[in-house]
Amino acid sequence: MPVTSPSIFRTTYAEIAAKAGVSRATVSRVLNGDDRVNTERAQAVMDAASKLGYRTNRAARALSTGRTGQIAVVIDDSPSVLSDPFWGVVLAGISRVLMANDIHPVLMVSPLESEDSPIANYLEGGDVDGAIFLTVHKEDVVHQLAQKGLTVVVIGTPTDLKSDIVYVDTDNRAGAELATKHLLTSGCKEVATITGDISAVAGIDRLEGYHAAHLSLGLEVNEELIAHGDWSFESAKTLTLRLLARHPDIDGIFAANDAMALGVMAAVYERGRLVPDHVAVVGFDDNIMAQTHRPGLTTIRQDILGLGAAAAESMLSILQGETPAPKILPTELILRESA
Amino acid sequence: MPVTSPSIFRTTYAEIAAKAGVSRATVSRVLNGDDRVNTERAQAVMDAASKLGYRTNRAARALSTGRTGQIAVVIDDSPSVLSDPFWGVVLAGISRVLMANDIHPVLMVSPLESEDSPIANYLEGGDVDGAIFLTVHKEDVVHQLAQKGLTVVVIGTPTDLKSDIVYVDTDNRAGAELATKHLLTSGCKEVATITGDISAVAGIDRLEGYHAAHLSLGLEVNEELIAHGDWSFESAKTLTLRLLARHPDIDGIFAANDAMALGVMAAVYERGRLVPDHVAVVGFDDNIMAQTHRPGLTTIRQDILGLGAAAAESMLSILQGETPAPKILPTELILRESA
DNA sequence: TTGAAAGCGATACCAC
DNA sequence: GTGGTATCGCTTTCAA
Repeated sequence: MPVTSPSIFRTTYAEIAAKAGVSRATVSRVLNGDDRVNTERAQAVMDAASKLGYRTNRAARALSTGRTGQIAVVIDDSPSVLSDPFWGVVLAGISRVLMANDIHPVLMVSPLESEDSPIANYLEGGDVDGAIFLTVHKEDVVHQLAQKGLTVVVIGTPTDLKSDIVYVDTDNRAGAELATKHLLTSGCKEVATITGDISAVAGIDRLEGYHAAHLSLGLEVNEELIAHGDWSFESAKTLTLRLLARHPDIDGIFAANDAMALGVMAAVYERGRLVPDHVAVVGFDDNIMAQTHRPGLTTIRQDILGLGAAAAESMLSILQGETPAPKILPTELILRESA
Repeated sequence: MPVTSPSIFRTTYAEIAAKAGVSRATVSRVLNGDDRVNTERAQAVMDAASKLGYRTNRAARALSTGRTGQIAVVIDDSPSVLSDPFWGVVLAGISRVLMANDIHPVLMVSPLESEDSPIANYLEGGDVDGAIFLTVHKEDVVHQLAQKGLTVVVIGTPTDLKSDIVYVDTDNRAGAELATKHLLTSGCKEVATITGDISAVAGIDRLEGYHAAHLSLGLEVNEELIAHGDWSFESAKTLTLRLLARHPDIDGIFAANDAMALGVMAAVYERGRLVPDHVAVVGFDDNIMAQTHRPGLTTIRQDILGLGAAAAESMLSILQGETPAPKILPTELILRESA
């Protein structure tokens, strides 16, 4: 299809070379920081380049070097994921690190269902140097891509730890333990939990933290106080209503994320009870909702920006030929009114 | 710097040509849907291509055609912007449309302060076919880029309407009018408003809607009931406390966005008053916070996904050589408990 | 230390 | 209809 041609003006090596009185090869050397070029000529090239407003043509470079200077950032296309403020911040973290290294993130919002989805297809195409996955609904797809030679970094711990996929994650277990301990040591006798999706490692780890807290305090876990949610406000609300009906003596609830914590609070209020007076609530994430809600949500803060940055750094590291270890970022208890 | 070379396997036209017994030119024709190729040979090429798992090399194509098949999506790098769930959804809208047209969004999270910021620099470099701006803190920068030949679409109405920059926006004025009218016609006598940033068109338009509602109902606007916020929870909370102190008879407040509406509610409660019993509150946006807050926030829903999609469509349209008109998307009143 | 020149892979013009 | 080939802009041997 015929289209308007790009009208942005471009300078090429040829022009710089002419102006500086050297060859294109030399221009290339200078502009790529090759030492062994005569200082004066190098200066002449620099001058000419800046005078002509030179900007490198990435397509040409990519064609020549085989590296695109682009990293795909893959995120699942589900409304709940995209409207989660979490991901915007992760993206920012990734972006900052990549941009600082002159690499551009290509966003792929994707169902990524099967291996031959357009995304998987594109990623195999070699038009990016690697891919950072923001959610891992389809871990096998990620594995397959990695096996085909795609450089991959995953945010969130993979289920299959034997695989040598590089990942970064928050210390979910420690965070959850922190949250639960806070409840248990601040007067709560019956602390329930609404878990996240237990098929995800984050869900499992946060549940383990709940157990660990009891254990370390010499307390028994009452399995009946564990309800399995799916990270959503609604699931938590429903489950909490049910929990409170069966166990009216519950006085503390750890929700595995903030959205669910809000659901918990909604349910508590609906039962005519107060937070934190009757039921203390702790969440996980510390997103804006935690701050703007009334009462303020006591929660576990993750370093979300750091998570994105760590993922990007791991990616760069792999591309340099290194083999970075998984990174697990620490968490922090943020005290507000809800517990 | 030495790096590992990309290990993804690539097929080229040469191999397809060999396998299909035709020339590379013919391969190109077939793969680009040129009709005038012998049907059998075309089929042979298709077969060979799929058998060899061919994927087009975008860098090569870009170098040859001058078009990259990439669109930059520029978003301001401020925590408040990035943690706003709004933008994730806009991104999704953009992404869906672009991907459907085999164009990839390159994310640029950017301060974009001055013209020579790395972003502006990159955008001028011609490595994208155009740029969609998600916030317009620096409108002049956008103009300058447009003048240099960059294809630009802006989400949000530009201040300078004389400029012929293509934009898409929500009908802020109508939405605000809807919100204010709802308050005025459901029993409120003294309806205040917390505006957004008045230096932004969205801020102005939503304030105008507030005026328009009064006007159309034959009511006077009391200028003292207008407080100028900055879109943030905190600003709204502070301003509301002040408003309520001076005008205890306020019984309705229209906040120019949801974050501020939550701030308003926080302030109302802090004053020991109830929503909606004493003060009804209406927001604008309908983001998750509106749904998960207690009481649920009555608000104006914008078609956020549609906004992103419209922007992407406008971009595609321009790239086809057309001159799309600005698009203004309708809003909808969502009734919940707060008003 | 420098330049000439051969690619990288796809496109498109020009002949046949 | 089809093939040959120059071309896009940069990188990178290879010689000098």
